[in-house]
Amino acid sequence: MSERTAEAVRGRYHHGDLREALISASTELVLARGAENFSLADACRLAGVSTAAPYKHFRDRNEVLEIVIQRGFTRMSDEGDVAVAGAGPGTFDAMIALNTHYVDFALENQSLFRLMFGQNPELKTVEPVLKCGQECFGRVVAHFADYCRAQRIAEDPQAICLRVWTFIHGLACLKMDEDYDAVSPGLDYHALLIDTLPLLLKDRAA
Amino acid sequence: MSERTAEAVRGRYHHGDLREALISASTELVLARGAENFSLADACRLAGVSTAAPYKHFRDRNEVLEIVIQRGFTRMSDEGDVAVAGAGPGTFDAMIALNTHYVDFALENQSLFRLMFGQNPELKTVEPVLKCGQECFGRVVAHFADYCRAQRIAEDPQAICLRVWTFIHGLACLKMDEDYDAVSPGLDYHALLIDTLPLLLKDRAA
DNA sequence: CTAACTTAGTTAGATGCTCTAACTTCAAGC
DNA sequence: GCTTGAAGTTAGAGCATCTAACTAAGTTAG
Repeated sequence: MSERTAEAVRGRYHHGDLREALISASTELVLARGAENFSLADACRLAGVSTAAPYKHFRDRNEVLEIVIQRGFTRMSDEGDVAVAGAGPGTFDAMIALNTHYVDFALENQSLFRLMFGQNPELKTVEPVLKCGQECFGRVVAHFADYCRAQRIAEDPQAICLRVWTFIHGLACLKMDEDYDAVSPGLDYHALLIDTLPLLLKDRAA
Repeated sequence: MSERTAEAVRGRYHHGDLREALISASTELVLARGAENFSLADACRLAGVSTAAPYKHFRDRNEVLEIVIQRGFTRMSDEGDVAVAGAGPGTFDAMIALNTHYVDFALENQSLFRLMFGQNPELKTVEPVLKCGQECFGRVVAHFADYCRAQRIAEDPQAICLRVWTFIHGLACLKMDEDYDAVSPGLDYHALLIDTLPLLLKDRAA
């Protein structure tokens, strides 16, 4: 079953794993052309099936996008963990690495990031997506907790995390949406991150 | 010409001011149901014309949305000026008022705010929208400059403005998109704003 | 004042999307 | 081998954007 490759499947009546094929085709299309230009019909053509086929596997078009969002959150978290591990958990460098990664992820996966946050608010109201976002946040808070413990910072890690997330999310959005470029061309957003992070961590050394 | 009211126009072959009617119908629809559920055909029905009529006044559907965005930026700026004037230009209170207004505007006009920032990136690439956003930013920087002058702060007002905007934009987005609620139910985002603003202004009193 | 032109509507229709209904193929279990 | 159900198919309804061709009404020139 699992050794049936895409090659072997081609030309058959039954696809083999259409569900996964549609999710990955949809992810590719969203990344390439943006969710606002996404059509499930295009994903079907990529997967080589008729435009009615998805409805054997998904409630509707939105369910596909909901799953794309969940995969996006999971991947972002995984990469964030790697970034922290590389910089050394509990260090200031880890905080830089984690937050830099957030911005980098947004810039490298703009259309996906937009979809994950607010582009289509309805998609975020369903339980699995909510849960996925919560889990993602939990993993970030854990890194902040490590930092607070190592640096003997008394303030609640989640409170610090929310303050920093707010800034970094704004940074990612404004850079991604080219609002900085419209208003202050050539702005060094990485420097803005590095300079502001200590203020938000209330780092004494700042 | 201008004394021809909507009443007087009803039933006539020529609408009178279809262009404005479609812009305001579209604005209403965006605010009510979100840009992701907007259809120009609905706006036509609201205005009482055929679905082909808009094409005498606009390039395409996107041009209507571009104008909705521009009006949104202008209104946001106007209201921001009023907020500052009320609190007293140059004061810390004015900074609070201006930034609080930004968040309030986002929350009270969620669908419009989303459209103004990133929901459909293509809409923001055209010249008039870019110019409108720049003008809006310029008016905000002017308020920061007043503050710096009055408080004898040496740092470049635009640099401070960019730092604060970044935070406040993140706050508006995360609150609007219910990301705070998913992750930290009942978070007092207004307190978060008030507490963090001094850190970002590098206010000595903080 | 009227004829010609222009502006701003109309209807009709091409094309494309989502989703449903009804049919068909194929794999698996008994 | 037969039956059954899962996973495809085609056909089509309903709605959207946008174009083309037509028409009504307002404007201007002679």
